[in-house]
Amino acid sequence: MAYDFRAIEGRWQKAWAKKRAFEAKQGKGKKYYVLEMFPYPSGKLHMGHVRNYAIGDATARFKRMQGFNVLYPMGYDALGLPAENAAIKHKVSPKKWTWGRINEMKEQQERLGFSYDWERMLATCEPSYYKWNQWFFLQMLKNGLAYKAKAKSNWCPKCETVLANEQVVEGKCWRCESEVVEKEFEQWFFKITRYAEELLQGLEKLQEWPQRVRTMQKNWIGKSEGVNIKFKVEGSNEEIETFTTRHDTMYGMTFIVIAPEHERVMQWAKGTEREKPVKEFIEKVKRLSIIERTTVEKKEKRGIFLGKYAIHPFTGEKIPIYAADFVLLEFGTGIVQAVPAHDQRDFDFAKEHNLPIIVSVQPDEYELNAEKMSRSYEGFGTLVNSEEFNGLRSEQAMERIADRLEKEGKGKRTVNYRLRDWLISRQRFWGTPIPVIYCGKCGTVPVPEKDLPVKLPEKAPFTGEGNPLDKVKAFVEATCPKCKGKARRETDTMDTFVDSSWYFLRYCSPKEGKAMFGKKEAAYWMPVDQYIGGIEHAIMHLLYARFFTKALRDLGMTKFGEPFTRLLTQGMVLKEGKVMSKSLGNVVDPGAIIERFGADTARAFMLSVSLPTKELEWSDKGADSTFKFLNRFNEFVAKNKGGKGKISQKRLGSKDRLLLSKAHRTIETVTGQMQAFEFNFALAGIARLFSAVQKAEKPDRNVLGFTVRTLVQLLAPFAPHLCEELWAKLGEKGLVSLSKWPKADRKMIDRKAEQVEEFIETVKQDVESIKQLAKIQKPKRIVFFTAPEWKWKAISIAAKACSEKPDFGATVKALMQEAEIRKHGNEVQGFAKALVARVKELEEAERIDEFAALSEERKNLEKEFGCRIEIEKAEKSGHAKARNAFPLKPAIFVE
RNA sequence: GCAGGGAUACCCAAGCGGCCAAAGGGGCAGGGUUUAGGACCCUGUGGCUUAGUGCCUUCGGGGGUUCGAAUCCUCCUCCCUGCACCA
Repeated sequence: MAYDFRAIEGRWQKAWAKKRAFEAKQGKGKKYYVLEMFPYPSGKLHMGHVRNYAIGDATARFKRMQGFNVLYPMGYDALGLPAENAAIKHKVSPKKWTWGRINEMKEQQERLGFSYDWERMLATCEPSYYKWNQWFFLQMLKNGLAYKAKAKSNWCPKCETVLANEQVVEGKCWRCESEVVEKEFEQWFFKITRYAEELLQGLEKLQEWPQRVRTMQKNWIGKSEGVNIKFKVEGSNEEIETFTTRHDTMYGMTFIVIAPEHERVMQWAKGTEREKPVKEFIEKVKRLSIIERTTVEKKEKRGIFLGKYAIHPFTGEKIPIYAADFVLLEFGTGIVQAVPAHDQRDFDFAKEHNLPIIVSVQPDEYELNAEKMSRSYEGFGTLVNSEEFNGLRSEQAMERIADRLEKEGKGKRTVNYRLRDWLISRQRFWGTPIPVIYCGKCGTVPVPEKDLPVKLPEKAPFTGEGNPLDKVKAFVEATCPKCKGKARRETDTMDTFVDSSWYFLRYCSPKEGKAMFGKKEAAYWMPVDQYIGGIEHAIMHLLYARFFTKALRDLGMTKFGEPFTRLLTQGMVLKEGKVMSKSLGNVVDPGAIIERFGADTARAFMLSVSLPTKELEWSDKGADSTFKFLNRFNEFVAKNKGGKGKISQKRLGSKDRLLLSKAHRTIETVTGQMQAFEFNFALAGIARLFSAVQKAEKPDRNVLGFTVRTLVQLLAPFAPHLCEELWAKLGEKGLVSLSKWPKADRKMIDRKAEQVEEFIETVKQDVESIKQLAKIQKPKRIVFFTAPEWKWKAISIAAKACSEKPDFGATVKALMQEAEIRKHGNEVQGFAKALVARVKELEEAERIDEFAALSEERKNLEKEFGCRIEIEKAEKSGHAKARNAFPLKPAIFVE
């Protein structure tokens, strides 16, 4: 009979709410902040969410039971494009739509019984939240960390907005996968590059982050150390500057390449006979989409000679200057010294344009020949053709060459980052208005802090064309805060990643009205001790949040530089090998499983199938077995409450000592596994202990009681509702959710009792295999012969003889010297062979009384095998099988 | 191309120097229990073995280190993930 999970879950959810069981209280003891990446309110929970929250909730509950003051909040990343699209489609306001979805989602989360402190819930679409985005923006503006610039931007034609670099994936919009085009706009930026170095250095300290995420961020920041080198342009006063990380190859340079978009390119060509072809070339490059230009397949290096020569700063030689499409304007100086012998791209280009190749670094293993090279050599080596630097190693040469460049004023050491400033302007409605006013007289004027928030209008025309904000007169028309004249309000809104870059701080004091967050509160709760979310945020969100945290620290708001101490990136939930996603239409609705088996089953099952960090191929096969387990657990606990009396280990029988030992050992391992997020192992361990207590025959009441209470507590983070119910049934006062996590008492762990059990297990298995081999289905009688004393004695002798290496000869010799053993001379040979093989294992094992152990187990064995069981000491038996007896492996006779 | 992660028995998935023919699920087979279905419990699930302590073969493929390798090194093949003409 299935347990009534509906009634139980409803009852305890109410009880938790009524008792405010999960309220986080400022300043009360040791804190622990568990946080899941807050969801975008799409309205429906998917399996990925369930997994995310099941991990987080198990952790929060575990930590709470361990005595931590836990902050475990939930909120909604509620601004963003889908709400606007819904507004266009369904003719509802984004606000109404969003709140509808939030409520749906919250309902489902409540249904699952997560232990959030709902009092702290926030939604980023509330003006009381985004007001602080605006306030923060103004502070950034004051500190030169926000600025407006005309820039080529990634424009998504479908979303009708620009995107940040991080939001363009393989030339496509991260959200809708439309191809991104380049457009030039005036845009607002956050100067994340000012923190490039610190963001990079900080990664070193984030030891409890997955290596993968740290590597991804490192690559994204893309630090490269090198030199900028100045070149005189022949026949003019002009200078150009290149950036290189391989200045050891300076003498191998045979041409210079410049990005086609570089302003110099047209300047040089203008008015010459080259103007037309150069212009055509630039046009051609521009027409290429970002994808075409950066694709791997494209091997061809398009370029054109510009009719100019640069002067090599050391040799004074003339070096032709080309424009080529493989050079990026944004990186370095947009001009590159080309060394075909030591760079593959330069090599390809040289071959296509018949440019010379000069070897300037020789590898150690073989010798390069410029004429015969079929590809470049990019490694380090020894310098050649490099005048005074000949013979130096690349590493040394770089130092010396940089020294000389700097001394002669021809260059300087430089660091370049791939990281670009964060473009935060979005030409969309459902975002935080950027608090800026444009005045014909005063220019760009920030909205005064007292006028915040700049609220989104309640009504706007959602036609699907352009930014609806532009068309709301009441919003656009503004008064200049400075001159009080007529002015125009900025209609761009902020990237929604701004919202998610500090929400974890807001949770510390969600109702704070006078500041972004309470300093005191943040100082207590932050940083987040455990952050849990998907790997897809490895760069964008996690990098932005780190940036915000550092900026806020420099604004004096906090004293820490990293927001998340420990990060767990959960594996994706797959279906048929693919990530579940709405666009693929392969989303599995968790609703069904909750309906059928309840929240406890859904959560416990989710955690039991795989390690949280691993990808998970979804299958609900086995959900019913989790359900069955909970049912059995429920039934058993209800009927076997046991006692609460003091347990004296000494007065217990061996079976009870064993059970007690198992309980304590389970506490120990499960505690460790909870800490390590090995929830599937923890659940398996709990199930094992449960199975042991189920099988125990007439256990001591108090041991039974202890074990059952322990089980209920250990299982509580996974199946909290059922465990509350059982905890109450056991007559415990208070909530199991707030009970004290059990502590293992090592003194109660009885190694010997465990060994006896192991011994019985192997004996049983041996009987099974004999039954099979002898084809005896129903034995009439089974006789065990326990090993004689001399065989036990032989162990230590053999151990000595084999101390260096297993040595059969020496063992036999040593054994024969012992009179007591010599008596059994005819048996020693065969016995010694087996002994040598396992002597180490036996030496470490504790001596147990096999005869007593088997005798005690006799009744059970008789029941199990359905026949008479006899136990004899081998030395007292004349049976032919008796001599097979081995320590811990009694001889067995079946008939 | 670079960086990171993988490849384990029928399937999923642990193990990451000896206690490993390899945890745990699932499936399958046998047995028990049950009025039956179901549910539950037990056992088996690489091969050989003249009844068990043994032997052989096996952890993507080849080579190596070691007394000993699924585990360490090396090369190769394939898969995933991220970045990608970044100078």
